[in-house]
Amino acid sequence: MLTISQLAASAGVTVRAVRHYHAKGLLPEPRRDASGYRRYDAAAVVELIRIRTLADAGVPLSRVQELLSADDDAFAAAIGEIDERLRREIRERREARVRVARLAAGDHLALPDDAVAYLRRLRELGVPELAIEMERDAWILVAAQMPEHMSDLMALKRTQIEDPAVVAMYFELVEASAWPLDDPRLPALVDRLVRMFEHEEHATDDGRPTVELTLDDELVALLDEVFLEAVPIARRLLQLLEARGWTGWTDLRRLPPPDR
Amino acid sequence: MLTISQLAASAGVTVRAVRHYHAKGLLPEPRRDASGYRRYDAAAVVELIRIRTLADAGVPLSRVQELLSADDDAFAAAIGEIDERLRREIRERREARVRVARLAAGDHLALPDDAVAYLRRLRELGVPELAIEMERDAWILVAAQMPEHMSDLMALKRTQIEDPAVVAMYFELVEASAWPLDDPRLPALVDRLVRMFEHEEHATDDGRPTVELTLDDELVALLDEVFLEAVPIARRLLQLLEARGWTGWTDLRRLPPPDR
DNA sequence: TTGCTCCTCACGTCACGTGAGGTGGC
DNA sequence: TTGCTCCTCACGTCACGTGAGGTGGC
Repeated sequence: MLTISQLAASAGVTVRAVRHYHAKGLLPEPRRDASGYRRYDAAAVVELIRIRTLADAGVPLSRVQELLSADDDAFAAAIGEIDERLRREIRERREARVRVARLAAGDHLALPDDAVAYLRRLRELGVPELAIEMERDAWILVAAQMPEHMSDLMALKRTQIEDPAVVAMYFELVEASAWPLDDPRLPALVDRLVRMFEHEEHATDDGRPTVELTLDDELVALLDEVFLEAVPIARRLLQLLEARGWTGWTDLRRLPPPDR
Repeated sequence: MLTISQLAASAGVTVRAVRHYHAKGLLPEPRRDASGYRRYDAAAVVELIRIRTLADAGVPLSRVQELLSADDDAFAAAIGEIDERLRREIRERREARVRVARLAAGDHLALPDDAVAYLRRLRELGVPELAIEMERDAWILVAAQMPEHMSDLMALKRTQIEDPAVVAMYFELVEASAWPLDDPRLPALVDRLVRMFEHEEHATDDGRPTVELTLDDELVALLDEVFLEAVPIARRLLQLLEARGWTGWTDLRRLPPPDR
């Protein structure tokens, strides 16, 4: 009664797809006419539409084959799974729309929102763009390696950055980061840093609130490493600090025990 | 700074996918460490997340490559297309959910709603299940070959089926459809049919409203063919009708000009 | 020493798409 | 005769998955 193209059209599929279903054994081969053409009856239309309805719902053809011969209970259970997956795919696409829109808006998808807020605060405080870029790259690396720590770290950093003493030290370091390794101003800077550290120690003794957080060794090592790689002068700075009785880069500000 | 698995994790992809992007030239090969391992910086994280954001939105990798090097205008235009496609895919999945649910409910996806309603009405009128199945298969074939005519045809059929004279004739035919080709009751049935046709002619002359619709020749041929294939006795019936001065199967009821 | 990560081929998968080369009905 | 549909191989596509066989750091 129907030719292969009429059958295909009835389910909105290509002729090739129908032949594919024959080859896979999903749709039985119909009888042929005198010219060797396939001729289909109404049952083939119903079957093809069943196949397409499932395939359009993203069911793999191997699964479709199972389902076509499944009993009603097994079929109903499978329908539940299929519907769940469709809902998930819809959700994923909704999320993809949001992410693509954020990409187009130039948002930093490589950083969590609180890290983006932290960088924006640095910009407000007048930190030079070059330093912000270095910070950004450093935090991208931390986020990549230890995403589970980012939330705590950003809370810490955002509090620290509101402390004028910390900000002052930060600006000194930002300025110095562009210096050559043998810059004559370096020893004086290190002296000022040491005095700041000692002042902070006394402030802590006075009971003034300080931000403190216990960071595990692996995270401390990572933060040190990121700092050392991002700031060319950092390694020389650490040498001079060690000569004055301070060691370690203190994750990104923490005081080490004075080794005197 | 980052190993390949750390980089992959930062974008939620597999290590294999990252290598694939290198092979495709989407993501530049980074430097290697002493062991020949790839080492990535923050820029790689940003790039990989850009790639994944687009790939997750269903953009082919070849297109992603173009977009990564596109200017802002071209990028914005592409984002528009991507968003449109995502919305379409969401719509398609919503429709798939409905169709799968209808499949599970046992609905006849191979027939339009008005055809399903027509078959339900036949069942209400007491037409035997076997005859309904024959009708259903016939209409599935018509829907597959000429879906654009289904709406008009179903409107015609649903009106005809409410005419007692048509229903009476219909029941006679349903009963006869199971008879053997040489059944002795056949000539008497054909006589009754002819008298009905003639009565209908007079009713029409009286100005009684009759349902009429001009059907194109191709559709008439299709409907005849479907009837002849679906009902074994149909061909013999037509021979007997022709002997009594009636020809053609009249799409599915239409009177031919008496050839006398 | 063992387990884990890394490396490079290279073939497999999934659902068809796309010619290649030929035949049949109008 | 021409254009359209049909036929059967059989290779191509897309985005990786999945071993195969081997090396390097803890």
